Amino acid sequence: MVYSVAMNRSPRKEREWKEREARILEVARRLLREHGYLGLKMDEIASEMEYSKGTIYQHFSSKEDVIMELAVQTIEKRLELMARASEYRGRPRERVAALGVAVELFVRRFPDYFRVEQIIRADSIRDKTAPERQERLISCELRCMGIVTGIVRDGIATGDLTLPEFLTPEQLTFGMWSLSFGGSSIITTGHLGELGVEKPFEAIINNIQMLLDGLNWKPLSHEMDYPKTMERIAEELYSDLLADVPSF
Amino acid sequence: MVYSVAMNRSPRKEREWKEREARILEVARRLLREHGYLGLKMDEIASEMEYSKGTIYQHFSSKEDVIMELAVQTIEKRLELMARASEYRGRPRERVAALGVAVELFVRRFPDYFRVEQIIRADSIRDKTAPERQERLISCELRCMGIVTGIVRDGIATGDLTLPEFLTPEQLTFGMWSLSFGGSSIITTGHLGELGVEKPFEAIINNIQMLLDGLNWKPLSHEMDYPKTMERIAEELYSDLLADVPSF
DNA sequence: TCAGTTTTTGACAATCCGTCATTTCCCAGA
DNA sequence: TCTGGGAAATGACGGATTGTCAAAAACTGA
Repeated sequence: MVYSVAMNRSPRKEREWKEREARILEVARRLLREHGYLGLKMDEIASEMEYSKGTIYQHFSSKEDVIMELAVQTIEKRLELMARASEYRGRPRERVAALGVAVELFVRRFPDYFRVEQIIRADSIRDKTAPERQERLISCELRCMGIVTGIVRDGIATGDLTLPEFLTPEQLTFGMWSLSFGGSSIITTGHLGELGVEKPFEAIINNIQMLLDGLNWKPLSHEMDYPKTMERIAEELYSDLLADVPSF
Repeated sequence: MVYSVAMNRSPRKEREWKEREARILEVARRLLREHGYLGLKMDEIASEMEYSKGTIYQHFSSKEDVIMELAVQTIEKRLELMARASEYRGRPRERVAALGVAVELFVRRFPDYFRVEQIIRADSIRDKTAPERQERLISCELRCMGIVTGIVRDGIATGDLTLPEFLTPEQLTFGMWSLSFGGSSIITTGHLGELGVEKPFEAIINNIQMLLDGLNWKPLSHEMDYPKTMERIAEELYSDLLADVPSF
């Protein structure tokens, strides 16, 4: 982005500007999904939009900058789903289950979003992007962590959970995050069938359940029908997304 | 690689060929570490080696092919560390702990190796590489999984572990793999300090311990001093690597 | 209508990948 | 030591893509 901040634009221009930026990202995401990172070309974005390349470069300083903004959108999208989950009324561990639904739904319903997150995390694209975007990304990640850590603390507060002294709430959050992110990564890029892993999404959920059982977070998984709970949560909170997810 | 297979070379030539290939990969890895995926240039590899680019292309068909071979080396290296761990004499869960040591050591001692693995997993580089290399990669991954799954089955066989009907040995392996891979990914590319996560490597280990506790895998974490065990394992099996790992 | 300003454009320089005709090197045999 | 043919190395080149910028077009308010 060259100097959009310093410019004075009429409201109409401003709106058009934002609309175009949205369309750029829309097209970029589709191309990224179809052709991957290496196959994403600025010229192609431009021609698909029927604009010239120079115009794209008024919005974003580089190809990596486009990807970075897509990543910000990604985390914001997930944040939105997680926020819904965190407001579910139930015992803290049920709300963790709701988070599980949110994250799984996110990966399955928006695979191209998730893909962007992986790309960002794999290579040092960050350096080539506007610092303002980097800060937005970190801020989003902070809020994501905050939601989970908040629920963990709730669990502690209500007495359902007592963490051992060697594990902080942040570290437990980090554990669930790792399991979820790592699992999704392996799923979306691997050949898990050949490795003998069936139903990998269920596996992620169940591993998290076992982890929480290990921490003795009440109610334990055998004291409550969590699969049922999660089905209910999915219908209750995310019915708008469910139709588009295969076999959910 | 153009036609190296069909050629008939003298033993000396053959040796030189292999040595050069090793040097290519060595240089490539260093450049990858220093400049990232985008900053890795075939011309630079060539000039650093004091060879011409064409020669590099006699060994590898594309830049992605170089990366792919680095990835194969990566998994082979980890496989080697894991194989050592799997031969540790002790109860199955202790051997899982040994695996934990292996994997953590791997990520910390060879961060650039791990980085390659991430790159491979993030983007569709695979398509542009020699199928023979892809098969070697999958074969290595299979053996890695096999080692872990084998220990899980040992645990079941000895009666230390009884898996719930909703979790197969492969799924548990997948869970630990996810936790470890995801955690390492987030560590090596994130800014975890700002997110309030202290000692992330310990956190990974502890989360896995809680997971195994949740499955009631004997001896439970409070029935045995696993940290001590792991220290012993590190000294016993990996003393050759320990010196180079900061704060281990 | 018109001059001044903003926005858009696409030609262009720069960079890098992968190819291949040419040159250089190697070695066996005379 | 010389020589000829095949193997290996070279680097100029074509093609593709990124990012820039001077010029053209579009817009604005008077």
